Amino acid sequence: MALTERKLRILEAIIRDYIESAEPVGSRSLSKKYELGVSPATIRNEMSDLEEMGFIQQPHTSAGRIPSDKGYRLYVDKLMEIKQTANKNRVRIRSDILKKYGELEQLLEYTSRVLSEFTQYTSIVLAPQVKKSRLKQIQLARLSDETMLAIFITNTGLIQNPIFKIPADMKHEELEKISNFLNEEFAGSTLEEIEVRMADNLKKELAKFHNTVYALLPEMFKALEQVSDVTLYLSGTTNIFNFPEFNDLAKARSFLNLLEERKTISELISRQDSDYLNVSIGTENKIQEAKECSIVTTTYSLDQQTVGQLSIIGPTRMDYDRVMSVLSQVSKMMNQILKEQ
Amino acid sequence: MALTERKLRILEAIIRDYIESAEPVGSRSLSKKYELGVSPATIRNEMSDLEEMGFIQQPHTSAGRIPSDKGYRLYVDKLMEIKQTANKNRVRIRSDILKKYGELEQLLEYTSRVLSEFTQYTSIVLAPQVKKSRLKQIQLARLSDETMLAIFITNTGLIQNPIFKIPADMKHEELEKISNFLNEEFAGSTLEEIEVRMADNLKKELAKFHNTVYALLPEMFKALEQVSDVTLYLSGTTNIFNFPEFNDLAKARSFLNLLEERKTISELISRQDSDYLNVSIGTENKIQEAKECSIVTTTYSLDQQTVGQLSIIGPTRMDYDRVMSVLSQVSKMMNQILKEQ
DNA sequence: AATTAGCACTCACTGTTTGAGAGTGCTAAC
DNA sequence: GTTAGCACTCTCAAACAGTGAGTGCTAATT
Repeated sequence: MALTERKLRILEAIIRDYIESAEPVGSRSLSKKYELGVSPATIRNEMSDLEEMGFIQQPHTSAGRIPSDKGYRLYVDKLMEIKQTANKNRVRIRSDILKKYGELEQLLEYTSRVLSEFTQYTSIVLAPQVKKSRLKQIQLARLSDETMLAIFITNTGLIQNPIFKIPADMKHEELEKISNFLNEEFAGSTLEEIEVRMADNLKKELAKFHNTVYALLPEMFKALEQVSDVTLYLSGTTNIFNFPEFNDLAKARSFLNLLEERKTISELISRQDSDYLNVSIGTENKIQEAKECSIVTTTYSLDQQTVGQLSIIGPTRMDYDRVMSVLSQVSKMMNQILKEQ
Repeated sequence: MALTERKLRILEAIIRDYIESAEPVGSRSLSKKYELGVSPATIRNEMSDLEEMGFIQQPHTSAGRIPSDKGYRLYVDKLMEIKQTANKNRVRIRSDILKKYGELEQLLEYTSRVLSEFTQYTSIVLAPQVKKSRLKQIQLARLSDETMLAIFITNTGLIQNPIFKIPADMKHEELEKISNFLNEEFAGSTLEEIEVRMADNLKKELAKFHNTVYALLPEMFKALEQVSDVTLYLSGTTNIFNFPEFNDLAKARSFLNLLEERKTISELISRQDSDYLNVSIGTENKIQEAKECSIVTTTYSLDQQTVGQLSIIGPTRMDYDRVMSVLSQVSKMMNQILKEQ
């Protein structure tokens, strides 16, 4: 069966209406509300076809139709056009974020908040991946007789301070020497590059330092990598209560449970490198508990390198136009802000 | 009317039963389940008295009784004895926390998780207050032409890295000099002490440095104070769904909303200095949305100084015995771990 | 005087019934 | 190919009755 122009228009109307109302859409109300130029009976016939093709479905025999995941997919890929958020809003987003900008963490947290407030869904912001950041500066500082603090500052504004044990007999000057050496050697490199160099020829050069340093280095970089790979900022989790499809306690609970574990979240928002908007609809999600949700994800970059992600999660009945528009704008702004730094 | 021994025993039985079952307790089931040595009719009379005194109440005429906030208060203050969690559990808590100990942040996050898992309620862990910490070390590092990073390390293990603008013409050596000066001058002091000294005689000594340093210092310490005063770790927020009193969407929502804003949380868990267990029951809470919750709070300390807080929040029908026992043990352990550092 | 048995009464809760409303699919007419 | 008409389906909300747990009161018992 062919997807005629008229079928597409009807499908679009159904999806628009359902996104707005959350109620199954009937033929009569459809013909009244939208100028389709045909009678309810005709719409019924078309709807019957659309159902057969899998784009819409009936909750029960005598109800209207609701879009299926396949329907939303078609809508997102072909029918929808991303609205340009009105200029006023755009400016407001911009200055809102800038106003609060201090450290990276605050920027991320605030971005997350802005995203959830603007979309009214739940937002997830992933901090820059350390792997892809360049080390800007390394500092070592003694904390106590047996511990030292390593400070890593990256080009993304990420600051990490892992703590390590060191031998009590290591002198202050020695620490400083090592610190200088590390800076000369590694500043400007990514972790990936460092790994390669570590495996290579570095061993000899390190030999001139205290033995433990050599043992410590891999540990240091590993710690750096691990800690921040899971750093994320959530906002608007309770917005889920605004949606009738989660009016069921079990569903609301399952959604919130999903978000309570970092591990599940990062499974959900699998790292992506493409810098365009990625949409995962309902059953396209791998995790069982998210089969009634849609997730829209985009990235933000620094130096042409994708470093982190911005996501919105909500019901499959999501206002894709708006969400995608807000996400793409906020992403552009983050790119700019990070560049300005 | 006097609170006879028998009345107290009946009240205790009612509270115990209600904490367990969440169902209004009737006279007949009470006499069957507990060995009170009197008939249901007698219990009814006593219950009627207890209600008149305000310790219990009826949801409606023909239902059993449930404890009032006043009843819980009496129970917590007079009737209850804090159970000693079985030794096995105690050891498990201990090694669990220690195993994960790396940085302070991880310790706090993990403590929060352990608390919520052991109690099955929601836990809130407040990071050490900077005001009460002693500065251990200060480091300044240039980030770019116009920005520098200040690193503050406190005796509580707290590390903060605020970023500041500095004049482009400030030289590396100058920064190092200032850094050394600050360390000599302030290491070992609390922020409160520093404030006093700043107001005092410090101006002259600072004069020998670059002018901007003088302007920067107050800002630096203020930033330090502000940021971390609101740092908190939440865990087990969705446990609320396990309790029938929150089976109502509106109530669950209002509870979760309460926890989404840091500001409300810190209002809820107002800073306290007494190092013993503090219990706030239902209407004793100032915030409207928490009038059906109870909050148990204790503190943890370093060097005889209370620095942070541990809280459990749940329904007023809370297993106070268990919660207080777990909290007091975890608090002791944190004290020990912080000391060992 | 305190306790208890007996009894009428109350009220939430559950399951059933009923009617209304929205929507469909089919058939026959346009 | 499109549409009007109609019987049919299914959810939802309101009304209703029966059940059970619990109470308060009274009178008998210890």
